Amino acid sequence: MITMSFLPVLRELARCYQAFEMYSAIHVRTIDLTPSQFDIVATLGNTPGMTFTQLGEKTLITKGTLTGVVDRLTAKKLVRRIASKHDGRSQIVRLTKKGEMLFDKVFPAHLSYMGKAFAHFKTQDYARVEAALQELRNAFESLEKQP
Amino acid sequence: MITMSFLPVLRELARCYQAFEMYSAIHVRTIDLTPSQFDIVATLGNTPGMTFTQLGEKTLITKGTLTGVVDRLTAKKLVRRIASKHDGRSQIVRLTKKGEMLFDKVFPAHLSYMGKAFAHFKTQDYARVEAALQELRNAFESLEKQP
DNA sequence: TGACTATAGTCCTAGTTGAAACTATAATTA
DNA sequence: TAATTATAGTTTCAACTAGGACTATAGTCA
Repeated sequence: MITMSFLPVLRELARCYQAFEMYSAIHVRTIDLTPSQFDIVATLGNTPGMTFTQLGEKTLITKGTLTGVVDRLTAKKLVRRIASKHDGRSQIVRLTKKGEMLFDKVFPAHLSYMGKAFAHFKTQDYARVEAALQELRNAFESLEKQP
Repeated sequence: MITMSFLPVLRELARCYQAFEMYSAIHVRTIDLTPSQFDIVATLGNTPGMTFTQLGEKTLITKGTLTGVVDRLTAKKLVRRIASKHDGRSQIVRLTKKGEMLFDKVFPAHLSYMGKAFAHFKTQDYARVEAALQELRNAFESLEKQP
């Protein structure tokens, strides 16, 4: 017989993530961006741009998806692709002036909105929750993945 | 100036959830089901079936999505819709014989696969991680949602 | 140098996603 | 009872999703 003691943890992880996504999306929708699009704009803000690979690592969006998201942000004139000087295969994705203006306007508002959820968190609360999440993530990542 | 102390927690939550999804999907793919489809089969296993609404609450899949997922499981002859006797609007989704056989075969294997990730977890580890997740979820859910 | 091998993005596909509009049935209330 | 309101699923839509095949360029090594 298998224990299954971990099932409540997994259920709670899914619910927690879902609650975060829902809460965040309520604000993001008001700026006429999808969560993924906002994620890209937020990641590129205050940077000289980055490659698709770097963007994917930061945002956890896979390359195939990224092409489409960047396409739609390009259509909105919020980002543009610049060919890399060092690597003929690479493209730099960078905020346009319009994208920077949007970032400057919207990112602080989003931080403030998200911060409301943590109003009663103290320094050690952040540390405790973060440690628990790291412990859990480590459980999944530290195995050779054999189905 | 906004603190932003919560950003590492949010990043870690996203990474943790992603790691869980990836790890789980490696096994689920081997049974020729998508993660959502597996979720439905796992939820219906050892039950007399449930309505779309109940299924959606358990699996966190919204009703619009659920219609499509159940359609594809029906095409695979793993579930079927049964009109509710009590409510003319309701449908009961239930595993077929084939669906039950699949459940009996793959669910224990999936539990065993997932359990490997928790090999070194002790009783109090589950409790600690679950409590941290609940605390975090509560932060998002306990607010009136005003963008 | 030439032949592998790896990496960067794009394209393609089947499927999932949430929101909103829609249909049908149920419950409420005037 | 009739009108109103709520609920259960379906449909539609634009977008996201992962995976894998594909093209082009880079790096390696014989």
